[in-house]
Amino acid sequence: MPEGHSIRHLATVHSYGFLGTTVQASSPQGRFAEGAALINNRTMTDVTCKGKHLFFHFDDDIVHIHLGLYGWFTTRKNKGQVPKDAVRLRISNEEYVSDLAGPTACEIFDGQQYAAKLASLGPDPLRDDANPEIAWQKINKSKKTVGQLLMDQSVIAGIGNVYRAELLFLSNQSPFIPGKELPKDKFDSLWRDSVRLLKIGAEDGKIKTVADGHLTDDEVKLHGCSQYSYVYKRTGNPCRVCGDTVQADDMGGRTLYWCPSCQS
DNA sequence: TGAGTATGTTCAG
DNA sequence: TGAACCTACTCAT
Repeated sequence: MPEGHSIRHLATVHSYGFLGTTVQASSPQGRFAEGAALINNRTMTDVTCKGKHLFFHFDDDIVHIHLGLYGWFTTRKNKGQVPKDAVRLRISNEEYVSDLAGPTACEIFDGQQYAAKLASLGPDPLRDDANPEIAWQKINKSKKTVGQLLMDQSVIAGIGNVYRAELLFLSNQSPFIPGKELPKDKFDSLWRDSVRLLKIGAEDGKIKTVADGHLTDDEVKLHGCSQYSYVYKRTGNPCRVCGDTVQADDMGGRTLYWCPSCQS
């Protein structure tokens, strides 16, 4: 479930399991055989991430991973499990094994490529050094809609379709107005919520945006077992706050969910 | 069992 | 703007 929160979660998990240890690397699927050979039997010196991009550092050789739509990691105690054929990269040490399958990107970067990738991304709400003013300057000058801008990784890094829908709902903000017409206090509210919600999501890797008071009785009974949203994928259902019908529209090839009353 | 859908990005036209 | 990449899951048949 790769939005920024899950990448941060994965960085934490891999730091815990592999940082400072010598790792064995292989590519059962074969498409990352050269890269795996390059980092095999070397010490993982750092794990970093920004937005939806994850980096495993082996001194000056850096594995850049982007999960895309389908990619995922399976990380477990190392009991000698046989990897599936689809595993692009397996890293392991004596204690843990982690299998990566289906990523959009799994490649070796040098320091220059790493710096360029970081520079291409907007501020990441999960990073302490994030400067929201950079995002505001871009939004404030843009004719693109707020809904499009929130998904643009060069504006804010780490927000995807779920968080876009939920953040705009929480700020009672229409997705359809141009960025340059977005009031500053609305942007501040969006940024505050993105920091708050992404941090909650990063703690256990799940997206949690709905306050307990807005869940139905049935959902409260199941609380913790499922993921809930205010508007994401709730087309045709009543809004949890006002009761109006949640709508869906196509925006830039992605489905946008919104409440026409709360976000007018 | 097969169609449809999906939390993303890049590239060709 | 649409297709391609790549895999898991849900739902209808």
